[in-house]
Amino acid sequence: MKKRILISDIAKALGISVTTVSFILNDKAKEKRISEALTKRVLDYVKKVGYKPNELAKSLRTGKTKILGLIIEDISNPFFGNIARLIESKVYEQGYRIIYCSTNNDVDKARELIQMFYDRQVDGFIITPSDGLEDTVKQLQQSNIPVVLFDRYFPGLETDYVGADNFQGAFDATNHLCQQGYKRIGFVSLYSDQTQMKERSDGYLKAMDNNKQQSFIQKVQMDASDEEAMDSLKDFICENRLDAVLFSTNYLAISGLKASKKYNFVMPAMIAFDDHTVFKLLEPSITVVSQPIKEIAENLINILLLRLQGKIKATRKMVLPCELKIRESTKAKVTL
Amino acid sequence: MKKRILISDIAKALGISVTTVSFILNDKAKEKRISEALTKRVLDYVKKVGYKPNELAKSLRTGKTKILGLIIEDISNPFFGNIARLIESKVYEQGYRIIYCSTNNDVDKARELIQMFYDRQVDGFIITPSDGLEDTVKQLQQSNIPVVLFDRYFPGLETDYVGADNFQGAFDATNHLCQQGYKRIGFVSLYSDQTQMKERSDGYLKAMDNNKQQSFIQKVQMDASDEEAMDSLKDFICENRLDAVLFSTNYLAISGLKASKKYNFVMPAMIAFDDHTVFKLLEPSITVVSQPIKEIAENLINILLLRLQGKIKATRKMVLPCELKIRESTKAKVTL
DNA sequence: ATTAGTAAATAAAACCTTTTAGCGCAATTT
DNA sequence: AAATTGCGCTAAAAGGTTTTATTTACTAAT
Repeated sequence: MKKRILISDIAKALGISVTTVSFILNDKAKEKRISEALTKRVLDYVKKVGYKPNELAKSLRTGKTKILGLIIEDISNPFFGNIARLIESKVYEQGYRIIYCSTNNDVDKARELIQMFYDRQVDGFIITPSDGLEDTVKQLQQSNIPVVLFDRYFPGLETDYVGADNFQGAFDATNHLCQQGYKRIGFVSLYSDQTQMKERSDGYLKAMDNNKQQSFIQKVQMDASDEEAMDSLKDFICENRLDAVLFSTNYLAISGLKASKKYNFVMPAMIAFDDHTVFKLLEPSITVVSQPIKEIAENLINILLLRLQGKIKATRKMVLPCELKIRESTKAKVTL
Repeated sequence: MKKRILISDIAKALGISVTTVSFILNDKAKEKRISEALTKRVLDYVKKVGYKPNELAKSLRTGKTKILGLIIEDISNPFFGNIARLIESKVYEQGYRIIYCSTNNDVDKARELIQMFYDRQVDGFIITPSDGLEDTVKQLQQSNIPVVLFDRYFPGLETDYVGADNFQGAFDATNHLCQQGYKRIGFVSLYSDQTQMKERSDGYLKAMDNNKQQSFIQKVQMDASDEEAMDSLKDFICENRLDAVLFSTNYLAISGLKASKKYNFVMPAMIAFDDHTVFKLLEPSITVVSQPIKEIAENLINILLLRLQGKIKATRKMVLPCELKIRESTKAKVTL
């Protein structure tokens, strides 16, 4: 186990100063008018001995860590897991690393995590904010550290944001159900003030209004157990004799499907928000409102990188279209 | 945006030296015989002004970053995603953070990632090693940096390791299929030398031998597209007129299920390695060999933490039992 | 009266970079 | 002749800790 080689070792070996080596290594040779001959000599030597600067010392001096903080709702949910994977590989190419944590929608944990990441001097944040995190995000902004929100945002706060067009997605899905001839269409949501939920709910309501239909809405507690969710969904669907349901998240839809299996009732026509392996495979396969995961990840990173480079001033809000993937669960209703 | 408060600010404010403050903050007050009165005075002041040491400077001086590197096959696969989530919340309690990357089984990417994490001086590694990563892991060991492997290991290398009892899991699963009366039982694996695959294959073969049955084995290319996998699985199952299949990973099983849907053939009795939401919900639900995810995560962290504290010398290999979760896909065969 | 020992605190080195400010010299301008 | 500019490079400061070696001011023992 050899000792790590330092920039001073290089300077000594070549009989020049540390400063010169540093300038050359940081692509400032031209700017600092270092002769080409010396530049080449240094570069060659550095390559030969395989010198790598100490990132910690570098970070301490520059204040930049090249680490981004990813604060996500739940890494084990495929929607977030997939976004995380895409984000990770994108920033990787730019020399950034990701340090992440799941909040499970617990605002206190989120606050603590952000504080810790801040203390570690991450260069920027990507956050799916839980209810009540507005103040913390505001503080970050005031500390001049780049933050991009995704999936949801705070209406009262000017922030960068990337998300799907939840209103239109829910609107289209609901319209599709109406067109297929369903008459008693329910909507399942969460007790939460998060914007994406509000938008989906509004999309559903608007479509129901347009079609002059009565609306049925059931909310589930965010911290409800699987059992509790299943129970309330069973009651909602059966007691209202719904012939179609729009679920506002993939895991709510999965709870619904589990309920139908457990309590042995026939799941009516249904649509889920966010695609999932399970939806493609079930018999019948499930129609979904699919968020453009790849585009969301790309835009998140683009905006964050631009901001890190100080290339944008005004906040950017990107709303990307969803896609309604029509499958077997919403075939036209046969009226008896 | 106020300036960050430093340890020297505290020393100055209290009219004492930086050293004393540092000793007190690092719980060395007793050891260094700092008077209790002063200790309390410093602690109170620190709390009052909310001083937090600069982690970078600390890391630079101590060589410890309190960051662990997690090199995982694919964060968007629920098996790995769940382990990642558990690991993350466990180490969080100990003041460590996780920095992660997915390798997608690409050994070059894995090597590069490990190098980068090493350059960033992570304190330890948790790795699901891809084929060919043996040298790199060996180098890490020689650099005296703690490494714990999981899911698979290298037979020729003494390393800490945590994994499931793949042999027994596959053996039990195969036996179960035999007992249910199936006669043409296939096994689907990957072209890979990874130990977990070999062990599962051995378990299958041993059980087939014990039951005096002919074995059918199909391997899929690791980098095969979904389409290619589906095609070869269809051929394997149909042409051999299999009446049961054991899939060595959850995603192979999912490809099989997709194939049966796409090509419209009846999936025979089946068992998958690693549970997945989809397996519980399908009709019929799928029997699985379930790995003890929670125990794996806990043991990974325990071993890594012990090693970081220098409390263990000998390498530890933990093999944890799998659970065969019997569902509808393997009900007793009805002979015509 | 000197030495030894101890309690309580500290100055300075070490960790390894980046960056500011400037040096010595030759060539050019005033 | 004196002042300015350009060139190629560098000394030293700065970034904020931890830790080693040392100091100071006592008390107790020889």
